[in-house]
Amino acid sequence: MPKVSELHKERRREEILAAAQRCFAKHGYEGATVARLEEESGLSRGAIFNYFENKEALFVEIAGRTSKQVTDVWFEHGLRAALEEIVTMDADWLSVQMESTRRVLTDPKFRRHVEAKEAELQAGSAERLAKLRELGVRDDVPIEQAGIFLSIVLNGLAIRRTVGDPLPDLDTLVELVDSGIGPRRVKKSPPARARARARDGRPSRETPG
Amino acid sequence: MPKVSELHKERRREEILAAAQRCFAKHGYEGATVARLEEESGLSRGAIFNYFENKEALFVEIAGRTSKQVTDVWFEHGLRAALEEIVTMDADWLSVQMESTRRVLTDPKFRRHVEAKEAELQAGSAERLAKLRELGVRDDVPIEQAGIFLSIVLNGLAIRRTVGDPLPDLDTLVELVDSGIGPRRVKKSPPARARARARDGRPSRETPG
Amino acid sequence: MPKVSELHKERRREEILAAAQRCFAKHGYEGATVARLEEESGLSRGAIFNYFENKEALFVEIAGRTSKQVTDVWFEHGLRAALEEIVTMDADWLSVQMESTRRVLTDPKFRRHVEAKEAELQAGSAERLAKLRELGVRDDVPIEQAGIFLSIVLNGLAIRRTVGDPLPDLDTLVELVDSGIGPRRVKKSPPARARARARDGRPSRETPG
Amino acid sequence: MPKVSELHKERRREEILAAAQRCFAKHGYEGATVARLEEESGLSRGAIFNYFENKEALFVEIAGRTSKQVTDVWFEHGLRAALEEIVTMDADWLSVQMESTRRVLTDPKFRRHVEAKEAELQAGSAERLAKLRELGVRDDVPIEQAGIFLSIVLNGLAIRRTVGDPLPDLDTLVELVDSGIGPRRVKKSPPARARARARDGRPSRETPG
DNA sequence: ACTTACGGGACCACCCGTTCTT
DNA sequence: AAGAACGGGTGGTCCCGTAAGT
Repeated sequence: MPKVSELHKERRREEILAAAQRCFAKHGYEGATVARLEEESGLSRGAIFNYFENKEALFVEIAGRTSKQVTDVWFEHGLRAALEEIVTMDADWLSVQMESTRRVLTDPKFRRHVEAKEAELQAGSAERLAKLRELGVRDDVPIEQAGIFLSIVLNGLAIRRTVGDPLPDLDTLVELVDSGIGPRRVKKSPPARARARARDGRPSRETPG
Repeated sequence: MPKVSELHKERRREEILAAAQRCFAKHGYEGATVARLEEESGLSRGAIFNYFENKEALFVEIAGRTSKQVTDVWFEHGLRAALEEIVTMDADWLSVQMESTRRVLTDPKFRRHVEAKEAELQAGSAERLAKLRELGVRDDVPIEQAGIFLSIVLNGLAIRRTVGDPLPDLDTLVELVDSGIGPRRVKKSPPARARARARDGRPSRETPG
Repeated sequence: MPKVSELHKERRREEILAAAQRCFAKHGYEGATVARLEEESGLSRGAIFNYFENKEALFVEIAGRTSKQVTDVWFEHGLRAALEEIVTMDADWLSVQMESTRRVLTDPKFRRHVEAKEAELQAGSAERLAKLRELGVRDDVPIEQAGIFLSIVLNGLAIRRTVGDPLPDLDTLVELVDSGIGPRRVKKSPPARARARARDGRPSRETPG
Repeated sequence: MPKVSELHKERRREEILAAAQRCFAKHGYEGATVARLEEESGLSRGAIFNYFENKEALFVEIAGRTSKQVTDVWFEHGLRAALEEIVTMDADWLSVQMESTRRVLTDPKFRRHVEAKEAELQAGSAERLAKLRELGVRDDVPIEQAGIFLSIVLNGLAIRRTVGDPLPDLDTLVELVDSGIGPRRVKKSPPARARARARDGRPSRETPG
């Protein structure tokens, strides 16, 4: 007979995870000492290590539980939504993602851990590309290249957000991704672009010559 | 009268820096213990700390001496060259850059150090934007937004390179940055022109209706 | 709810302090390495630094908690009692006092620390001098000078004790402090009176022509 | 054929010793790092360790060459002169003496070193006591006790000087040592005391009732 | 004679995880 | 279940002394 309810236990776990996420975001993995985890969570070692085997496990859970989030949004709701997601989402989350990628590079143990998890989550880049084509991507270029380009933009925006640099106006960003940064010379076919914009939920806007 | 020639000293310094760079890239800042720095450089503490006050100073020098490199290339030789730089440059270098940005986020002391250095190196984002306009960026959109967009792409590509994901074809990437991923509606031989543009990184372009 | 009782904690603290005092006395501040503190106390770093922030704090506490002890005895119970205190007290204590004065001289940080503490403990050298006058000190000499003389004797005796030189007979010492070492010119049974005086540390005395 | 004269060598040695003495006085033995010795002397390791085997040897030489100085003055020129010596002598010297006694207590190797040297210098405490009696010390008290008393005063004054506490007026101090701090009740025999004072070179002074 | 690079030992502080207690 | 004491490993830094070189 447990002293506390299952619910309480689950809550504690989440509390700890949330506090740890803030810590990892603020101080980095190594900087997030157990003392700081205690402080941030208001709990003590005994509590923390009761729910998680060690600091590593805590980090793995945090890094893993949200890893695919952005690309999911992208494929389900389009580029605009994905960019919005990045801009509005919890900054801590992004920091932890960055911390995670760094640790993948430097810590072999952690890398193995993540790779195992990745494998099971991957499954189906083919569908993703198909989806991409559906979304109206130009077809004079290999579709994978377009995918890479978009993921580059996503990553780049995420980094920008993480480091605190000024963020772009999303409407403009979508416009640029959509039709490039090359100089405007021709005034034709605004409707087509307008359609594209509308698709991403952007308020219609006119491109002056 | 020093014991060894000035040349030898300079060489040693560079040896140590190179070894440290490899270490920081491989293990991260915290993971690059002094023991590993010794091992990687084949020198002893006494030697290393004869040239650098402490580990921090070693890192700062490495991070600082290359920090502005890519954007410089960008502004001097155009986007294409900058992307090429990212794709072909030493992978360790990119890792250290990433490590550096992470430390800026988490280590307040390091942040202050970097910010101080940035301040003196900044001087003139105005010129940069002017340069950007010269390079033929579309003017129906705020020029800063275009700048942000490009730096997003640069960052995104760097991350991609760092984490080892498959890299895009540069010609195609430039084409996409230049004219967007929106669906093609004009049938005028874009591939040929795209190739030409990609080759010299020139942004001149006609946007079809 | 602490793991152990308050009593246990207090005991541990005292154990550590006692062990540290022995260490500091035996090896000096720098010689009292943490390894030796561990060895002497039978505890580990974890234990020791759980009770004290660092080695410095440990030393400050030891030095501080007994610093005013002798002069207090002096003013409350007279010279004889103070001398007795010095002669009979724990030799380690004296060594630590000496170590402390030395560190005040050489370590600026420690000096500041001590001076701050002194300031709050001082409060009233005037009263002390008044007390001194009460105790029956000769008044043909500035009272401060008498105070200085007595503290010189105290310090000198302490040093003698510390370095292990043969100690004086206290009765005789009191007699000498009281009536000086100048040649006796009066034949009135001074020994008897001297003995009586020495016994209660009373300064009353007749100076024969 | 030496490059430099014997004189030069000797000078260098003395320079180093003087600088080291300042260092040891200012920072203590452990605090006087070789780097500081270099700085203070303006010479480099190579030079210093060319003249002295190691830091220890340097300290031993400094501590040893002046150790008996004060008591010599005392026996040759009397108490007053000895006290004066202490008050006016180089403060660094006193600090080093203190440092030396401390190291005798804590460093077994150093203790052995010093003890060996002491042995050869001791020789003849008997004569010293005889001398003391000659100087006119009261004889109703064991002469050794008087000797101890005086050395206590000497030590105490030295400590006082070392730590920077306000020093006593020497005339008064001699008077107190000579005739004690007990209250004045009798107005007799100033001539006798005056003689004693004169012996120490003190300006004659009257003791009021 | 003197400088400087360098080797390598040691110390304090920190930190993670365990154990004991409540 | 949770809190705190505690063990013990390790990291960066400092520092002494040596040796290579001028």
